[in-house]
Amino acid sequence: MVKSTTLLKQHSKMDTKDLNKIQKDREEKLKKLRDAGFNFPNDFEKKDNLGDVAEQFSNETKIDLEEKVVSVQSAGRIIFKRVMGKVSFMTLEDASGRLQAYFSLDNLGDDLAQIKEWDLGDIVGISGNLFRTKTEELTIEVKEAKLLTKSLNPMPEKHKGISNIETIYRQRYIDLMSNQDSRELFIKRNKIIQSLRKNLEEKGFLEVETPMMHPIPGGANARPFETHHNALDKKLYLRIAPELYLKRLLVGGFEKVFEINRNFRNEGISTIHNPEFTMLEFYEAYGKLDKTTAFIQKLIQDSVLEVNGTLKIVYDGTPLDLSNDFKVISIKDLLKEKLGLNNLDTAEEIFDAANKTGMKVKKSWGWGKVLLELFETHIEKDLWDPTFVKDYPYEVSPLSRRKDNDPDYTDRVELFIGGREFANFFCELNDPIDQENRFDDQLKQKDLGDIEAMFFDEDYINALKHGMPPAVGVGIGIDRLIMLATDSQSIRDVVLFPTLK
RNA sequence: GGGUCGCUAGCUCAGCUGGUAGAGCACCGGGCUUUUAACCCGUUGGUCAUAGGUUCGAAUCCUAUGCGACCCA
Repeated sequence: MVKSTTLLKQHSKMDTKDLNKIQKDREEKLKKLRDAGFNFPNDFEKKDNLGDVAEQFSNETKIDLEEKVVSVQSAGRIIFKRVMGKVSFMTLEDASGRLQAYFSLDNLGDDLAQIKEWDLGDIVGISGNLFRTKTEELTIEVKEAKLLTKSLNPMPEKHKGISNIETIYRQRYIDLMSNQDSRELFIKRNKIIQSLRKNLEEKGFLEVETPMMHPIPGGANARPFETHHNALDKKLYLRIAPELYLKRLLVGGFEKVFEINRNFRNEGISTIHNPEFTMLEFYEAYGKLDKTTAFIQKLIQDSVLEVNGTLKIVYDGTPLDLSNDFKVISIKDLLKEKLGLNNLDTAEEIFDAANKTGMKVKKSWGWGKVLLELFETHIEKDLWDPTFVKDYPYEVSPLSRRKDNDPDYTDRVELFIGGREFANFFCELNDPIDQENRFDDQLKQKDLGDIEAMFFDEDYINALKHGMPPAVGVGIGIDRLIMLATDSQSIRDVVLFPTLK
């Protein structure tokens, strides 16, 4: 367990009384090294990557290497040591992989004594020629070696690495240096984001960055974090969504924009909620819902393919097939089917359904909110196979355009996979008068105690009054997509430094 | 907010119904010129998360607190 008090002491001051024996020994060692001139040198030139060398010469035989004389100059962290009397082997690791190094009295003379004092965790620079050992392992026969960084803290267990979940999250550097799986996961995370970006750019979307600090938080129903600008003496909010700014860009004349960035929501922490999380939002003027649906399917499929090589994956022990076209069904049809109802059209019928299921209905809820609650209670967690759920009530979709043939509902769709929401998208409301009314409704909800209700954003209305083209807008939660693609059960596993208590 | 489980050496973990706190790795000393979970010999390392309580005696039982994990609302 991490003792936070101990950590604080270590961080604030090197009080040797608080260090364990290993740490004391290493500090002692460092003192002696300093006396001998060691100063954390930064003049070593790393020419080769360990893993790249291992890869490049993986097929070269012992004889090949003897004939060629391949010289290598590289650096990395010592992760295994096998020290003998007049010869030593160490396994070094860098970002690209691992390579064994061989140190001998014959090659290094008096220096060998110092080299044998190196510790697991030290970062060292080496140069020499490649060869294969008796057991055929590719190895550098070191001719020159130099300690670059002295490690003062002990490494975790050599092979099991670190498994204390709290240390993994709080001190991710320990997790990363000792658990290869963890490093690979974050490389996969990057690959997924690259895949999304590539798909968007190929379609002509422009990547933009909009404010993270908002005078008026908007674009979602969520509680914001508050902060304060000293010089302006002004309250600011960390954004809960970039939506209203991205749509201002559509007003400005950009027709296809996207942003991949953090949102901040002041809510509880769980396996699927981190207070700051990464969201992709993109907006396409003149976009059509059905085409967007197909594009989202491609974005998800390409992401999963990128790191798994297949669309038939397993999530949390259960098979999940993403290779077919995702199902599309309306929220009302899902509920009628699940609750065994023939009609779910009037407000009365919806309230009746809620009463029958024993749902606690709050006074302030309209039929739309009740319908959504019914969906979240009875349907959402069972939507294992990818499913686009369409036609959300306008009451719970204050930024969506109403359906032409049914103005109580909107052209809004959410994608569910594995019982979780993955995407939320809709035809954007570009009628400034209707938007004003929706904001007014949100203010009424706020007055009734809905702490997640939206603020009225006058400048956004002003922007809409200049004319926003018809458009489709999409939000995709990146962390959850990465969880899906990497079979991670907690969002904390896919965020480098998750928020902890 | 409620419930369940966990917290033992730097790391990974044993420690059963209460009876002197253990192993492997790491560390320290010694040996070893092709090892590779290197090996062999010998050491060192603990406020058993914290604070109370029960008891002749508590890592173990009880209570509270802290931190974490999971489930539920």
